[in-house]
Amino acid sequence: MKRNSKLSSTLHILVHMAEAREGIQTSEQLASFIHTNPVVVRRTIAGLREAGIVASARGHGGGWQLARAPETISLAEICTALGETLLPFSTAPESPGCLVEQAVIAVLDDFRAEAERLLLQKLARVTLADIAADFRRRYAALGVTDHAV
Amino acid sequence: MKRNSKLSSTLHILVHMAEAREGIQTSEQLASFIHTNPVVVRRTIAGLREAGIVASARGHGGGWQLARAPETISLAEICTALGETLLPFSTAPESPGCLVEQAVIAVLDDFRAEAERLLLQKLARVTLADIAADFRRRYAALGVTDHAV
DNA sequence: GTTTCATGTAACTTATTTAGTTACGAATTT
DNA sequence: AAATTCGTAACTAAATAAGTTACATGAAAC
Repeated sequence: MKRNSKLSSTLHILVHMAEAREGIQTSEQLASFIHTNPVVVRRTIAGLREAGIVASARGHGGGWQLARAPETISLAEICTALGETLLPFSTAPESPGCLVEQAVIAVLDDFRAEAERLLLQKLARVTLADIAADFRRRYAALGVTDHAV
Repeated sequence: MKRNSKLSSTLHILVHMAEAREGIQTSEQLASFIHTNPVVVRRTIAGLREAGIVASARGHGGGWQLARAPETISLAEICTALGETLLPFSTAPESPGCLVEQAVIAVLDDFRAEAERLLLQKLARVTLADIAADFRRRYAALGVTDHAV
């Protein structure tokens, strides 16, 4: 898993979970989808469990599955549960007392608040089911192509 | 300059430039505002020069200044000139051939395109002059407070 | 025209961050 | 009881970005 691909990797895993026939998959199976190891997966999606997006079970036969229907899981919820902002630009003071810096921070903090609201609003309109449907379209298209050739 | 503070540090410098009486300031002076060194400053704002936001002059008496009135310099332009996206989440393929990944990338790329448009639209409405005006308000307020106390 | 000063930029070093790994306890099924 | 899987802490390794050094280029001062 590369540097800024936490979101895309998580979605990758979640769509595989949405499409999984078996239902439960181990963190090792999930890890193989994104070419990493099980601990990284468990750590990455721990927040999704706390948010009630996925459910995990320990012990023999344990593993992970979606906690609800993919139609009810929006990307906004996933982003929030991952605990990583989409807009990582910093506004931490580095020159306490500098009024110029304070003015800069004020405008950027305002921007961030409004921007995050807008972005989450957009992401709230896309669900895991939407991505899964697109996957199926691609799969079907590929199948047809194969038959045609 | 900390990890994700390229934007805030650059704005910090630019507002100082907008407020500078002398006009020209050396990269060493600019660097002192953000507690770093001149090479980092020159490297960071090189893109702003190419974009015609600031102008630099070499040699004795050389240095940096705004290339235009701060009223005409929007944060959108600055962000673009910095050459760093506000939304650094990755959508690079890591499992070529995986249709699930392709569906994920498609939705995220669409989102990014629309989101960046929205964000730049918001930032286009804020200029360096706006931040400078806020700085002056803060400065005046502090002055009054000091007198009052 | 030589000295001084400042930028422009490449190459290298250091620091920071994050992914990856190891290890092991807790929980659950067979 | 044995096997399996998660949960998590602690550590290691790799990647990234800032910081630094070095020096060529260009411009003003003398």
